[in-house]
Amino acid sequence: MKKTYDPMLEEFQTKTIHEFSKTLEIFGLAPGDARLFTTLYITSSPMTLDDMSETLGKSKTSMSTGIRNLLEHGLVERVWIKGVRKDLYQANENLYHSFLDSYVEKWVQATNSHKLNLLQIQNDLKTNIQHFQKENVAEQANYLYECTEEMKIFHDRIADAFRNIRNSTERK
Amino acid sequence: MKKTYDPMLEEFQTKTIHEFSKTLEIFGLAPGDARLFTTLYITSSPMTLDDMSETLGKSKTSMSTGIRNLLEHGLVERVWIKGVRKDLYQANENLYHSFLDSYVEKWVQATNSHKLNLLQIQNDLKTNIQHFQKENVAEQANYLYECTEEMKIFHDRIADAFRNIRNSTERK
DNA sequence: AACTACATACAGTTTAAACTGTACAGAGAA
DNA sequence: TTCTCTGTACAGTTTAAACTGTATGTAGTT
Repeated sequence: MKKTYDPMLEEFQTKTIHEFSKTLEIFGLAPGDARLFTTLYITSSPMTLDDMSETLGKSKTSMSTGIRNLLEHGLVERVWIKGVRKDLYQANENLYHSFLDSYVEKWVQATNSHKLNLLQIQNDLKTNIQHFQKENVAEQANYLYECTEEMKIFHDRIADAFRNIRNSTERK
Repeated sequence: MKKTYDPMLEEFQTKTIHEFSKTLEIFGLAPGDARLFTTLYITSSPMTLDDMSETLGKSKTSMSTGIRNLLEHGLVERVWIKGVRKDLYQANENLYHSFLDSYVEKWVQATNSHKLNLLQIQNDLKTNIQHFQKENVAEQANYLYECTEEMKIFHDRIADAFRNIRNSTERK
């Protein structure tokens, strides 16, 4: 890696990092993690925790936890270079794939799990219908049930949309 | 509106609110705002700030700011009822539409604006190419340019995906 | 085995967000 | 106009998140 530095180039890099991080934050990535990821992304060679610490001006501990987050999301990978003792990390190859794989998958799973919980609630509501009638709240109970029904539909449509994104990714 | 209350029904309502709020949080809605919205959603009649305050056990001020957020997102609407002095609010009719309209639109706009900024950076990079050569950082500058190019592609694909969601909404 | 270099667990600190109560401005009613 | 009621601005407080420095366990080196 070249060790040459130019203030103007650095300015451009900072701007780029800032700009792209904003996009990643839309996906729910924490601002700090987004900056870390983008930094790795625009750096041509793998970085050590100390490199990142220096570049971002934050503690090594921050880098360690940040990297762990990114690893869990599958956005970053650990790299081995013969003779180098420190851990090396780099951003995953295909930006689009790794990102959508990570987030879309997470969303699909989340919506599914929430939908199952709603189903459970609906079942429990049905089971207790005589209780509600006795307590004279059958009308409200019924309204709640209708609401959960609409929520289920909402989940379905969201899940569909997410799956579409995922599938359109695979045809590449 | 019936004034009858039943602990068990209330339990179910709380559970439902909790569950659906989690889904809304995926979209970046703050946890408090998500709970507020869902509360409005499962309540059959419009609510005043005091109603919400009592139901959620938070201050009226919180409700006021929360409602403003939801209004800005187009998730909630103000309702007039003759003879009632207090402001009344209710969740928007079509859950799916109002939610996607709000968030997908926001995302599309955000990605577009970020992409324009990237274009600007690319232009500036090109303009200063002779400077980079003089400073012996042409290689890094070039690498940065390639990165921004990939970022642009990323933006395009994301924007496509969002537009698909939006369009599939409209055919309904 | 002893030594060195590294990543991370942990506790303490700083920073930012969420929330509350009071106080005020504006709309209606009298 | 005066009085009352309602929403919100603001300042202060509480709560949670982000971050840091030190300490420790572990793996590689001699």
